[in-house]
Amino acid sequence: MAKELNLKTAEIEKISHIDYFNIAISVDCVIFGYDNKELKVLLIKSDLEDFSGLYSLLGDLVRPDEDLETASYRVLIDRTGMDDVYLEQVHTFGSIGRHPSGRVITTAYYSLIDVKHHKMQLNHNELHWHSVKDIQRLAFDHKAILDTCLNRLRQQVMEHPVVFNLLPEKFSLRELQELYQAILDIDLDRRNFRKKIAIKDWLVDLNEMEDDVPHRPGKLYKLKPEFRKKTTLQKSSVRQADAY
Amino acid sequence: MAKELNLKTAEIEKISHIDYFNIAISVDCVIFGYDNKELKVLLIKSDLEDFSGLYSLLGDLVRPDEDLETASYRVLIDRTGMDDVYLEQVHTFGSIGRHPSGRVITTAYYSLIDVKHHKMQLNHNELHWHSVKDIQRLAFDHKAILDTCLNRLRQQVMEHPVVFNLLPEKFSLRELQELYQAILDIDLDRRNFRKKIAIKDWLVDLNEMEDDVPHRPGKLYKLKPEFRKKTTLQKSSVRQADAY
DNA sequence: AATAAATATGTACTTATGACACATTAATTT
DNA sequence: AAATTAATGTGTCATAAGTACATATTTATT
Repeated sequence: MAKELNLKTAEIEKISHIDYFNIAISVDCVIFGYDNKELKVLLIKSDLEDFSGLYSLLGDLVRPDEDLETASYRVLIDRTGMDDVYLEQVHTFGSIGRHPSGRVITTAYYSLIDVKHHKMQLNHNELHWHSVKDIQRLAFDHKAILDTCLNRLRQQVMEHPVVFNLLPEKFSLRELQELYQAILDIDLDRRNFRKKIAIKDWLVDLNEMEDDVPHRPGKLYKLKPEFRKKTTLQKSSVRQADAY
Repeated sequence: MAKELNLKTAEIEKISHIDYFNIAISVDCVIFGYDNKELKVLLIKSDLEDFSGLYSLLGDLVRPDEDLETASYRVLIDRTGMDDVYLEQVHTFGSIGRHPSGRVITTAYYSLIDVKHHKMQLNHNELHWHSVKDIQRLAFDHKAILDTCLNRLRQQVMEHPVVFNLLPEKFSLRELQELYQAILDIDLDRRNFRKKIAIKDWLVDLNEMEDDVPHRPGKLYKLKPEFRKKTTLQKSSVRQADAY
């Protein structure tokens, strides 16, 4: 290895034009959704020969003139047509051999979107929701990325009011509990779950009832506005997607 | 922005030789130490004109043929002469304007080392330990990186047996408590602290006593070997440092 | 031998967690 | 219209964890 590589960050000058340091950087989004009492993730069929038949996460190269978060937000908008989504950086994967076409380091984000609320036209033929539980293999190291993001989501879930981004604005406590159960892949006691949620004081009782259930309807709640947290991005900083 | 940038990751071919995608990748290490009842961090005086007089974290560019973790491990070995250290990835910082010399995305790691155990020859004149509490400003966005890593360390501390990497192998409960207090920047009740540590069942009573204290000596403990966790790296995968 | 300073330990109170059962409501069936 | 079904909604008790707090003991020092 050449001596001149051994620089401090501070010594780099106009590094972005030195050809030698050519590592590509991408973002990959683990886009979680919730439907039919199952946690879903949005995947695309890999068209890379090495991974024929396998699905992969949605990602793109980071452009030289956009922030990391902007890049992942752009991927989201491109692929789902949705803005105003929850987005959180999780981990950066940089193994040498992780991409067959060359050196690509990728920063993984997970995002939570309400599958039903926006009528999401999926901007690609091969874009589909998959049940997280059923996923065995993915292209590249994307299974590891998915697992890491799922673990992070599970960590967050009982501590922070994030999962509400997977639900419509109004929801019943049953729906909320089913969502927790889907994410954590465990059964929860109804009474203890309600107690826990009540203590957190995240919810407003809307004094409305469900009207689309074939049984006794439950009360509807919504998240208190002060707990709503999506992305820290300004919308204006996200460039509109190029057409596909 | 050129249309051809709008590729899926899967479509990239030999990306590492396309000049256009020139974003540099670095790692920055928040190297924590513990001395004199204070949490310290290893910093270097920035020699970049924009930040004259300011200190910065230790980092380096990632080489095209090394993993991210390998790169940060290399920085550690280069700067401290120590291997077998605890190392954990925290976050990747990729704002456009974060580096004055060009586009550099950096992945931040924190590491924990026992300042006293190895007799660390610091491999640079301008390399010094600083009290974390006293740090007001750093070069680049390094203050934000430090804060993020400190928060992560604080999160980990009560859950996982990581802080033992900051202590010598044998330590008293008083030393351990002082360390927790330094990291969390709060006072802890001695009796409750000991109860909590006892419950975790992390420690082995060595049936030895301190012998260097000017008061009643306390019992010495060490971490149970099964909880020792440093880096997942194989040593052989880390190239030796170039000489300075 | 007395003193000072730290170690070592236990109890009572409060709060959180986990297991568990019954009355109520609304839709559906008879 | 009455009975049935299936869900909602709520409370108690036992156990575990967290918090506040005081006294006896040990060693070094005076």
